[in-house]
Amino acid sequence: MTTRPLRADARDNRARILRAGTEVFGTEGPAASTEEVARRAGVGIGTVFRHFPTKQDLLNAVFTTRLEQLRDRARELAAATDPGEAFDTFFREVVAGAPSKLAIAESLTDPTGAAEAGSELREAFGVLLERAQAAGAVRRDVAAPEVFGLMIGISRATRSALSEAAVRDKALGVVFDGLTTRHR
Amino acid sequence: MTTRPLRADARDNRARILRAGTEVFGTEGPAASTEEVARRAGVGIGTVFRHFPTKQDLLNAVFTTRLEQLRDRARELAAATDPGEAFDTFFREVVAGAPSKLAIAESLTDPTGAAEAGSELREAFGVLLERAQAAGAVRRDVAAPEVFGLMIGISRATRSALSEAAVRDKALGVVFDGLTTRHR
Amino acid sequence: MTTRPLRADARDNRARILRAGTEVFGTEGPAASTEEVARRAGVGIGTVFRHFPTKQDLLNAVFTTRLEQLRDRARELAAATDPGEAFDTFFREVVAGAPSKLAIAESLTDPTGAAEAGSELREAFGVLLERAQAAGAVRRDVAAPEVFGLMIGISRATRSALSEAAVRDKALGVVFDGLTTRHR
Amino acid sequence: MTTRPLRADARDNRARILRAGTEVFGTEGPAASTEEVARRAGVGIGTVFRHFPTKQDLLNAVFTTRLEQLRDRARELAAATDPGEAFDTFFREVVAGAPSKLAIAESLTDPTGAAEAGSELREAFGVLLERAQAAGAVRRDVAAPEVFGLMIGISRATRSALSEAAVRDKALGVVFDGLTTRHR
DNA sequence: GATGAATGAGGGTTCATTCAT
DNA sequence: AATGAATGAACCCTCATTCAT
Repeated sequence: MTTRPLRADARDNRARILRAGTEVFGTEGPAASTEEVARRAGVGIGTVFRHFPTKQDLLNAVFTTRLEQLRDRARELAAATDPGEAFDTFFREVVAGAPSKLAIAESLTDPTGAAEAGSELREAFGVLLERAQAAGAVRRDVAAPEVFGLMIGISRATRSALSEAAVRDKALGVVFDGLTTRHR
Repeated sequence: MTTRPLRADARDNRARILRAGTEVFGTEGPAASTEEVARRAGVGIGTVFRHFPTKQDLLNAVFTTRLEQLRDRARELAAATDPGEAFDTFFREVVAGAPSKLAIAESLTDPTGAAEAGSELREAFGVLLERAQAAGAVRRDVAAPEVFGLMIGISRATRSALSEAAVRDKALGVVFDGLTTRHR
Repeated sequence: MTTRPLRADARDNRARILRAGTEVFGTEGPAASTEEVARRAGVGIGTVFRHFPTKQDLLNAVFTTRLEQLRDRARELAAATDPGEAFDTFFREVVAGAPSKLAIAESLTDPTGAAEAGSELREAFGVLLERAQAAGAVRRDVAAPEVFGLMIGISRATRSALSEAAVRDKALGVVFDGLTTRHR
Repeated sequence: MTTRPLRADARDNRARILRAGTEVFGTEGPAASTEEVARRAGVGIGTVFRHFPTKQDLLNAVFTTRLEQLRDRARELAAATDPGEAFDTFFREVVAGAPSKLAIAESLTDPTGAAEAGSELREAFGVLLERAQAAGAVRRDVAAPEVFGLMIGISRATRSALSEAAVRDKALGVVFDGLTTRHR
């Protein structure tokens, strides 16, 4: 079942490259070689460059895609779930996904190319936060930037100091407690 | 006949290289070139490699040095300051120093070299934490690993999502609130 | 049912590619990409390679076409104009057209392809020269090869040292003086 | 007697690279690969780039060197020889050296980087010309640019239409006749 | 011990050429 | 026949590492 590269599916290849890029850059960081991405995607190096004329373009695409997924997930949760739970779930999911997407977490604030998707994500996150505040699940005197920053920070530590799930959960507990209204 | 003894010279060079490495890798990240470190240290590239046979060795040494400094600072604060304040001060100092220093941590692939300094730091940090808990400044049901992880995480985000001092302070406030005994 | 016969289509494409090649290689030199030629011709890259299996083949064809045009022009002038004027006109036209065309000549590594067109051009040029000599407009003790060589040389310098029209004209003047019978 | 690369002689290597560059670019044109130059110079590719950080830098250095040699030769001839003979000799030597330095001839007017050496050469050439004019060996109504242009043009044709020495000499004869005072 | 020149593997990128549709 | 996506060799350039002085 080794699918051979079929012509009509340049789109297919693009998706494969994007997927491979997500894996490779996610685990090895942006310094990983484009050739490795090509290998993992099962295409020639030329094909990668045909779809993404520059390594930076590929990185941007990978990051943008990730940001868009998160944005969509945030919107989805905002539309359908209890405000407090939605916020909590999103925060935890981002952190949980970080280990395999470290480099991506790094880019969550990188303005390079991913600007639009980034601000859309922040906006969607802001909505999630406000709803949680309105519902009394999060105290009112915190704003999105610092909460977002905490989410990113914990995500980043996910590879080192917070690599163990149990420890990570306790750290999250501390932050959530700090975000709770009942506090003080 | 005022030629200095060679030994001293070499020790001097080692220190200069380490200092230069801290600056260069701290600000430009681990991808910075070893040549740049040599330049900044005012020595030849050969000298750098004589002292640190591998770039990774240099990176480890730089990181280890940083860990040792932090360990020393933790011990110093534990010896001389009010428990709550000591903990708070240390936590904030680490985060504050991160933008120009901790990028280095990101590069530690083989932590072996830094292992000892790392555990000594964690130990000293543990003391700081326990003292703060004993003094009632930090709630008792948290352990060192998660608190240390939060400190690292926030430090890591210091370059991106938490690059603004005001935002960073608010994020710290949330965490400290979460760490407070009075909570819940 | 107004679909044109395929043959005509193909012939058309061949001509368009040749035209595009003349433009592109003429102005950008032989290092220009084949893809650029395809773009300018409004066809796919595959079509270019179907007509000219190799970039070198395309280059040869473009160059050959140019030689044939010059050959035709030489014959035309020989048939209809005053011998001295015909020679003079041809020489000047070749030089004048060089900046946008003759860069192509520089790329002919394998002249085989253009050999026939080349010798026909030289022959027609020889006729032009002999007629001018018979009419007393050019001295008798020069032969076609050196005169042809001068024409090529001046054409070649047309991109650099003789890029200004005024300077070029003066240089031509010197050569024409040198070719004049009255000389010495 | 294969001289091994000795340390003190980075200068030696530089010279070797320059020599190799002159050969390679002279015969194959500026599109030749830097790797080929390294091979011909007997050094690693890194060494070439250490001495000339960019291929363009190497090209400039090669061209500049050639221009300087010609400038020096022009000055030497202007200082020591009969004006008419000096002019004639220089002109012929440039043309004679062209076949192995074609690409270099191309740069005789290329402003890229070689600007200063180029204008010095033109100046020295101007002196040669003026002296020849003052001595009555060259007519007074021609200026340096067109004469220089003719020299370049003939040099350029040296690879193709004027590749045979005998033909080349005849072409030179025509030009010199055209440059002669006694004319007209 | 220090120096910095030399090395060459590796990385990003281009482009002639092939081939499935 | 035409198309254009895919391919990979080749190119320029960087940088960790070695080694002659």
